[in-house]
Amino acid sequence: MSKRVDKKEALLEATLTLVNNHGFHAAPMSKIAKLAQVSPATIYIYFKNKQDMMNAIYLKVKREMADAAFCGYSTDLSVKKGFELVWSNVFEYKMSHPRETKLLEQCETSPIVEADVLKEGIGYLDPLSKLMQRGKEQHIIKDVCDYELYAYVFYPLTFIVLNSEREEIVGERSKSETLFAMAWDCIRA
Amino acid sequence: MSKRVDKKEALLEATLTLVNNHGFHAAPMSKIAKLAQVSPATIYIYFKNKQDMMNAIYLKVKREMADAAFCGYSTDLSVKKGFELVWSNVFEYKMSHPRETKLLEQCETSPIVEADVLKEGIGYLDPLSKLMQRGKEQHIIKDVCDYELYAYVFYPLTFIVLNSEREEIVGERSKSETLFAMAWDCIRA
Amino acid sequence: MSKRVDKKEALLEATLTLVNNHGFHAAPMSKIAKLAQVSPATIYIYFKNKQDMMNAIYLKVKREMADAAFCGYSTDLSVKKGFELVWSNVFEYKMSHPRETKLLEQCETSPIVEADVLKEGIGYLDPLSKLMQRGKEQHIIKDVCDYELYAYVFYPLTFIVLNSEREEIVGERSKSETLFAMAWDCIRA
Amino acid sequence: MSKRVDKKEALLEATLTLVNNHGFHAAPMSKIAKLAQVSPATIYIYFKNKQDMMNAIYLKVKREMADAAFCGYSTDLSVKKGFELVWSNVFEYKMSHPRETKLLEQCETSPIVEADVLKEGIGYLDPLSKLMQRGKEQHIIKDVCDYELYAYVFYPLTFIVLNSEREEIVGERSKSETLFAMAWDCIRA
DNA sequence: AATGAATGAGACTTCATTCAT
DNA sequence: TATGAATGAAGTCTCATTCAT
Repeated sequence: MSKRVDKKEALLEATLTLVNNHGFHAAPMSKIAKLAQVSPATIYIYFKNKQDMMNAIYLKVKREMADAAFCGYSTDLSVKKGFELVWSNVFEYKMSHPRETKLLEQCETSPIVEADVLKEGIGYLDPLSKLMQRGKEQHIIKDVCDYELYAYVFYPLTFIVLNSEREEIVGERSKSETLFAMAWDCIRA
Repeated sequence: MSKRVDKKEALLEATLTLVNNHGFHAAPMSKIAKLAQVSPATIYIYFKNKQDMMNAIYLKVKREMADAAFCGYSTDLSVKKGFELVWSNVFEYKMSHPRETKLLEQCETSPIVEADVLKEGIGYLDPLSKLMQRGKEQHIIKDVCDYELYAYVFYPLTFIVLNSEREEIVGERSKSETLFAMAWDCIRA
Repeated sequence: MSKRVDKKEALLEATLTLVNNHGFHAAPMSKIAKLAQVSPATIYIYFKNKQDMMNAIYLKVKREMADAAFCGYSTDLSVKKGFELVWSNVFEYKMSHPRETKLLEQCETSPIVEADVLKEGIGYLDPLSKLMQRGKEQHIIKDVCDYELYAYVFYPLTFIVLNSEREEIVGERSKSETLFAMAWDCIRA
Repeated sequence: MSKRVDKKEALLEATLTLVNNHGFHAAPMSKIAKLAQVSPATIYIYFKNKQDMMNAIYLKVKREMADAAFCGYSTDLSVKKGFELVWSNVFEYKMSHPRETKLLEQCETSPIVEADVLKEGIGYLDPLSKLMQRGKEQHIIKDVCDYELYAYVFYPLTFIVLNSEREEIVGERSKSETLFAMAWDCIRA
């Protein structure tokens, strides 16, 4: 019983590592199995096939990220405070989980996971949608559609995290507060 | 010689289509060849191997995008006008070239092309670096490092283009001016 | 002990079903176990391996068929009456047991069970051999070797049963009496 | 061009041999390739997959058998002469082609080839259907449906050929004339 | 330059079987 | 006896690449 969890966990962990190191192509089942220290056949006890496994890992990571994002969040917070909290949470999460960040980005960029799974994952961010809605109704933030707001507030984080890992980058990374200020300047009404 | 161009072009075109439809990991040489109406063997006359071909395609598309970006640009323009021009050019290009946009994004997200090739591609945006530099010196834009500025000004475009293609999106896309205004609000000092 | 019989029975039943639906080569141990509602490991308590199980199943079915064939049979019967009885019994059995019929045919056609097991199974029809012998000695039936007689008298039944299951067959199946008359016409001296 | 025929032929030949020696299961693509002296990958140049290959080999053999069966046949022949000719042809063919005979039997017994392919193969025997029809109309043979006639006239041949190969058989095989006489006695009106 | 045919290596997946409980 | 979990070996098929023409 506990074993079940262990192996599944090990497999997801191994996949995360491999996909990050060399991309989704170049993460064959055999290597995943080896890294997780199980037989290739064992994978198929826990997952129907590779697609199913990728779906599972995407949802797991997305859920983890969403949970982190809304940690301490309440609808009682003002719109700005709400944004600030969620944004900071996401920033923290992404900075401390570059592998997860990269995986999510890859999954959302190329057709690794299935469309409805992607949709389900996006659903995890529902409180954020509601927050945006509230902000628009109260005329605190600009009245542009959700994914445009997301594009300017959260999507840049991905780029920043992904690039701050590279060595050749010139210039020092700004403080979290500065980066949020930019995001907020962008969307406030 | 003109033939040579034709086939290379056809191969690029085919790759672009396939990578977009089902991702890099579903774009085997055989399919690329078939779609380009050449023999698989012919590819190896023009490219050393698949890696080499992907490198070439990435650079070609990146160059095309960069050329579009700086169309009409001159260092005589004010910082804001400069940003506005380049931003609009990029916006136009990405909107009208979703396949190219997606390919670039995939290449920059997962290790499809080699690191130094990626660097070379980024070099094509050198005038933009210089523009940012000028903006920072003149205290017109915020003094944050280049890739953070890029993250907030240009990277959101990718997200917007990629998502505006999806059907299930709720809400109407904002006008180009609005979107640029957001970007500018974000980085101006 | 009664449990033991139950599981063996269930396994036999499951195998019969699977082999019939999609052929021997699509009846893996895992599916057999699932259909019989036992663990794959349990199979190996009752049988040494798959080969052993197939041997056992073949013999069991063959025995069942032979028992049915000689139900009511006695050496006191005249040759013709004897043939008629056995033939009718076989006809009844095969018509009412298409799965068993198909399994036997498959086992005897392709090397699913081992040669000596096959031989043992054929031995179950020994009373029939003796009947043929008697018929030949009394010059009631033709003096051709046993398996040729079998080929004309009983083997056609298999074909008829197997094909009468198909939908696209044109024409109505003849009555049992007609079919036996044909068989008898064929072998009588 | 001639190569193409050679390899395809070699593959069909190899499959025939392997399926006969150890059954359809136990004829993996790797062994087939090895016996045909080609790479496993080469198989997929000529056939879509294993199923497709089995379909092809079945139809090829069936066609060959049918061609042999109707060699010298004409609708001008009397019903009995017609039957005699076709029967003898089939007898000759099956006796001299035990591998082909066994393969056809296996294909028609277990779901190795697809239903419509099976149907197509049976269609090759169309002249025989017509001959049966003629025989029934002229009241020369019994008025039973086609597949029952086939079961008594031709199907026994398969059994005889398959068993005459076995060593342990007791008794000498009858002459062709005797065997046909049995078949004819069986179906004549 | 151009190709259709060919291929070894390796991808995903399933199999018969065994292990720990 | 009975099992769910686990597995090495082997299955089918695809891939990037090369060969002969």
